[in-house]
Formats: sequence, structure tokens, C-alpha cells
Amino acid sequence: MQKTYNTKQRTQVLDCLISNSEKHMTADEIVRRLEEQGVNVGKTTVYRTLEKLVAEGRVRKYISEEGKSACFQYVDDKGHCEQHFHLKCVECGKLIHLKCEHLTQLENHVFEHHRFKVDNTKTVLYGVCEECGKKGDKK
Amino acid sequence: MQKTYNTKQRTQVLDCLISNSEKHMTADEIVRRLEEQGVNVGKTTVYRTLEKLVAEGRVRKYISEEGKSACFQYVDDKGHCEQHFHLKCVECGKLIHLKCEHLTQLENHVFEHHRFKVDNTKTVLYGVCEECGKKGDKK
DNA sequence: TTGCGTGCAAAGGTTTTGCATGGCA
DNA sequence: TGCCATGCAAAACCTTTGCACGCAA
Repeated sequence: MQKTYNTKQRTQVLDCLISNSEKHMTADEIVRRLEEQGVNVGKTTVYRTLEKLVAEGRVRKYISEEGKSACFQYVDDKGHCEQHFHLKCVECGKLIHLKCEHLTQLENHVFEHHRFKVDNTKTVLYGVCEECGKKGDKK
Repeated sequence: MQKTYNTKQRTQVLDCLISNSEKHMTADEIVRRLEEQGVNVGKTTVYRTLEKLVAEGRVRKYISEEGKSACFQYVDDKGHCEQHFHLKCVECGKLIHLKCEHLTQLENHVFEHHRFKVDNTKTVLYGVCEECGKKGDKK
């Protein structure tokens, strides 16, 4: 592993991800959020910092369903998010961590019977959450 | 629905998708594949044709796990691919259509107990297929 | 003939790279 | 002091849009 310096920018980016760990954030959202707090971090730096954090395993990288940009999310407890699936609402963008027996069973089943090892650090189930489902019904 | 002309290009793009319906193809791959066959179709046209085919429901659009580009796949039997999940191997890119009781159960379970309606036209389970798993073990 | 389709060029958005400078250890 | 980090500018990609011309029906 490469040496890493603790710079002001790195700390800012990491803090931002930590305080938004329930969400998926794009690089641009991080830059804007920091700007709101009066901190200016170059976009290049954000990208490079994220790259390193992902390599270190402290942050996870996802693809937004629109495919327009990558999303990042802090992983507080290493291994914690590996035991469950993520559901993401395509309407409101809400991210749900779902730890559930059924999902673990599913993984095992797919591996046992279909010989496919699902990687749920890469997998996101897209769909519609309860609230947005209700809204949708009213339309 | 808008009127649609049957042009040479549209036919070429559709044929290409049909003969590769077991795979996810990017717009660029389609252009290159057609070139190999001595057919030149402008990239703009490919994008516009794909857009229409997706709107017609004959082709489905996915996001590649790298997030770099969109992937397209022909849906032969309308509704056929709505009843199952897709597994995609992150190593070799192989796409597996998995129709399985367990997955339907999963959907129902998530909906019943977690009030989340999974949209499996958007969801792809990423992981490692049997062959690539074996290769990986040898490393 | 009508109006959708085509493809070049250019624009738009995200991410990466080059390079000179800045700053941690 | 040695190296990594930073950030501007520019490049690299993927995708969309504008526009003049082509072609299906």
C-alpha cells in the first residue's frame, strides 16, 4: 500500500462521506456540499481522494441507475455492508440497507444451485420504496 | 407512438442485437460489430435507434458495472425477461438469465415485509460465474 | 411529397491526465 | 528534504443536439 498523507482535503472529503453515510453521493455532490460549508476542494482532488478511499476499502463505489455518474458511500464498519443488500429507490434516491435472512438465503441458493457467487458490494436492487409507491398510486 | 421507418440502419442494429441477445452490448460495440461485417452505421444513428427500440420495449437498457457506458440487450419474448433476474459476471461479462422460484420469492418477500417493489428490469446481480470462479481459485 | 432518418460536427457532462506548485512528515 | 497531494487546464470518454441532406412510404 502506498503512503498516505493526512491533508486537510482528505479529511474534509472523508468527513463529508461519514456524515452522509446513509446516502450515495456523487463526486460533484461532495464538492458542492463542502462548498456550502465554506470549504473549497478541487474536483480533481475529490476524485483522487475517492479513488484512494475505495482502494483502502473505507468507501464503496456504486453506479447510479441513470448511469450518469458514480456514487460513493462510506462504509463505517468494515464487513458490515457485506452482509446485506442495498435497495435503492429510483424515484427519490433513498438507499436502504436490508439485512435479512431471505437475502442471505438467496445468495446461498444462487451459489449452491446456480454456481454464481453474487457480490453484494457491487449489487444494488433498484425499485420503488414505500413512500414513492404510494405517491405513484395516486397519480 | 411515433411513426417508424424501416431503414437499412435500423434493421442492421436490430439484427446485431438479436444475434447477440445473450449479451449486453454497448453502443460502441454495436458500431464495431457492424463495421466488422462491412456495414457502416453512424454512432449517432445507433444511439437514436437504440433509444427508439428501448421505448418500443424491444430492447432493454442497463448500466454496465464499470459505469462507463450503457449496455443494451434484445428482449425476444416480451415479458419473458420480466419474470426473472439477470446475473452478470464481472470477470467475463457473461449474462445469465436466471428464472428461479427463489428469486420470485425474494421479490415477494421484499415487497411484503419491507414494502419495496424491486424492479428487475433495472436490477442486475453482479458477481462471478462458475468458470471465472474456478479461474480465480487458481490464482 | 411529407416528414422521419442519417451522419457530421459540435456541445455537454463526467472522469482522467499533465504539470507546476504546495504541504505533510 | 523527499514525496505525495493539490488544483488548474486540457484531454479523454460517452452521449446528446443542431443542421443539412437523404430516403421510406
